[in-house]
Amino acid sequence: MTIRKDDGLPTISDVALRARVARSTVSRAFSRPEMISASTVERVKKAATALGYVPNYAARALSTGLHGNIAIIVPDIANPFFPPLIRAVQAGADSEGYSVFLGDSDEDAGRELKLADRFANQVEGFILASPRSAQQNIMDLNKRRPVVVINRDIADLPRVLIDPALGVKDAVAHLVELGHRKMVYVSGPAVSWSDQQRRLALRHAAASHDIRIDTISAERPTFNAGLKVVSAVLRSGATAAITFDDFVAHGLLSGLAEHHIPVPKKFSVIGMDDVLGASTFPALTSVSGRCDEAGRIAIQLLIGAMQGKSSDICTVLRTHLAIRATTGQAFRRQ
Amino acid sequence: MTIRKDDGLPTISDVALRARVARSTVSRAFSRPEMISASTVERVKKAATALGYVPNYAARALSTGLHGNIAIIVPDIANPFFPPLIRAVQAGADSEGYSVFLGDSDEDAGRELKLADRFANQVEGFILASPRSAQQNIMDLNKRRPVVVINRDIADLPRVLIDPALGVKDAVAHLVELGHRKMVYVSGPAVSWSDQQRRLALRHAAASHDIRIDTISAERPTFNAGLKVVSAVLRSGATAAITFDDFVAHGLLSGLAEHHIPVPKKFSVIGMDDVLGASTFPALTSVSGRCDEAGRIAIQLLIGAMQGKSSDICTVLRTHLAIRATTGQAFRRQ
DNA sequence: CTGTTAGCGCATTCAC
DNA sequence: GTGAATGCGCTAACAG
Repeated sequence: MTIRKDDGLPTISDVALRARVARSTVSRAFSRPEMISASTVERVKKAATALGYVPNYAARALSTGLHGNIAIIVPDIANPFFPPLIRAVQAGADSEGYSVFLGDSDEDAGRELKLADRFANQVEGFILASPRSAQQNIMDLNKRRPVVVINRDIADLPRVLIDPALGVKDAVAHLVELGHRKMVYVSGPAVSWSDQQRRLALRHAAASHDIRIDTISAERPTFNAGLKVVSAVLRSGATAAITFDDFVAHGLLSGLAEHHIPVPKKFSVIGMDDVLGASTFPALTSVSGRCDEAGRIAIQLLIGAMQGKSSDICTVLRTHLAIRATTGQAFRRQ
Repeated sequence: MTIRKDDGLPTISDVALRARVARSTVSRAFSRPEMISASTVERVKKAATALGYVPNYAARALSTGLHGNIAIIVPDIANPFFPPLIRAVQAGADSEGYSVFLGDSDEDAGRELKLADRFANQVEGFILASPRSAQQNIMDLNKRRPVVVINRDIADLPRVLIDPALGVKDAVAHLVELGHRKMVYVSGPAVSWSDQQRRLALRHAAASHDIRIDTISAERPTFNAGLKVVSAVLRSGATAAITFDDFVAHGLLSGLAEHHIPVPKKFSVIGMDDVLGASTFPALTSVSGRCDEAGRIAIQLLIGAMQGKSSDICTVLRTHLAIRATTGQAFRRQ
């Protein structure tokens, strides 16, 4: 009848036996030491360490409903935008005693939801970074566990948004100041909230300078997509391009080099997210996103939400333009 | 007396009630459907989906000892070497139905062990990537749960090692062929297994070409460390450098540029890990490491170990030299 | 201050 | 083929 797991880990009963107290006393010695005498606490703790006992969080969770776990789901771990964010989340969670589940949705909404379902009954809350799921599904999830979203503007949910507006405004101003009047935006996936924000910011910035910025669509936000789009960019007659992210910019840079078009002498390029740092050549001017801070704030918001704090906090992070070497005076064709 | 969690999630009892069967029947309908009649299975499943029931893994684990979770611990998520590895692990785990905990030890052995303890009773196994802990501690952990290590050669443990030998050999041969006779190794952290392997491989390669390769120590494996080491590298009289990783190489490249030393005309540089791809200028020749495959294999090994398979499998991954644009004919000083 | 008891959600004997 | 009872490790409520 006995169900044997026998994983070798000592249980609360072992400790109780050794310390000659009831199991509940051991429990209290750990979770509410102030409720029992100091001497008993000490005796229990000594027995515990002697046995190498560590509380079983999964079992504890069964009666308390508190697992001490949270989950973060991202579309692609390998996208350099996310690791610093994940790192910040993990660090914040850790310092509050939470362990973190990591899910990679592989850019797929369905997988995202499946992961969430899988995690749901072992976590206290979720962080969804750039979620691909339908808004309704995310709100449903939020009914079960607190959810914090990053880079998705869902009302009634705590969220942190990296707003490209400021950086984009500076980017356009910077280009205009350098004499550029005709520029293009090389877009990313149209479904992405980020891309929409970037288009919007661009439109505003363009309007305020009384210029037009056309959009050229890169299929995917990758180096190769940037490479492919070169001829379209050149055909547009623009003297500068702003791209969806640094990868597209990098691809564009390479394509330009292949076409023997010197940057920034004859063409200027500005990336976004600033994940390539100064490693491109020429060093890429980029709209800097501070994804690590997004993670830091997200985990704070989640901890707040898990403690029942108010739930419609929207933190927006500003971006700025990191000017490096891919932007220069507009080239005037004869 | 009733302990109420009330997290809204339907339990097996709710399903049983709705399907008008016993709870055990519901359980069987999910875990061993062949034991009960097809019609009952269907009725139960219908009730389950109607209620939105998902089995509670944590509760299941309490009786089976099987959590369906694994943990991966890395020294630094933000180091580009790890995300592809983590991604591969997560994908492999996911396809086998496992969820993954992610721990970041922040390069600290103590934190690594604390994380492992914390995870121990909610996971079936561990993947330790480039672990910093003492060997004994890792072996102790392995007594409790199967452990697979990456880039650490611990006998009796399943492990996957990225062996730089081949790539390094090719790197040295490549440089020798280009006329280089004097080269230096810019090392990384001496405690690191990887650095030791790289030194060793270098020594062998040097011996076979009858040349000497001196070591210059970069404090940390970063861009700045690479930058700082430039004058020491130049003073050495070498015409080429091989570095601990791509970041150091990138720093070195920048430092060289500052000193107006053209690469590869007057100096050649080879990085390692190949995480910067072709984004540097000139595009960095590097010893390519295939960290994603390390992750893929590690999760396979772990799944094997969790199923009680043999436990001293050592997979070594070969590296190769990715020749790009930072290596050229040796410059002869007059 | 501490021991006793019951139950968290589930899988598993054992009967029927 | 299915239902009833028991226990996984732990905490909460209740006595004492």
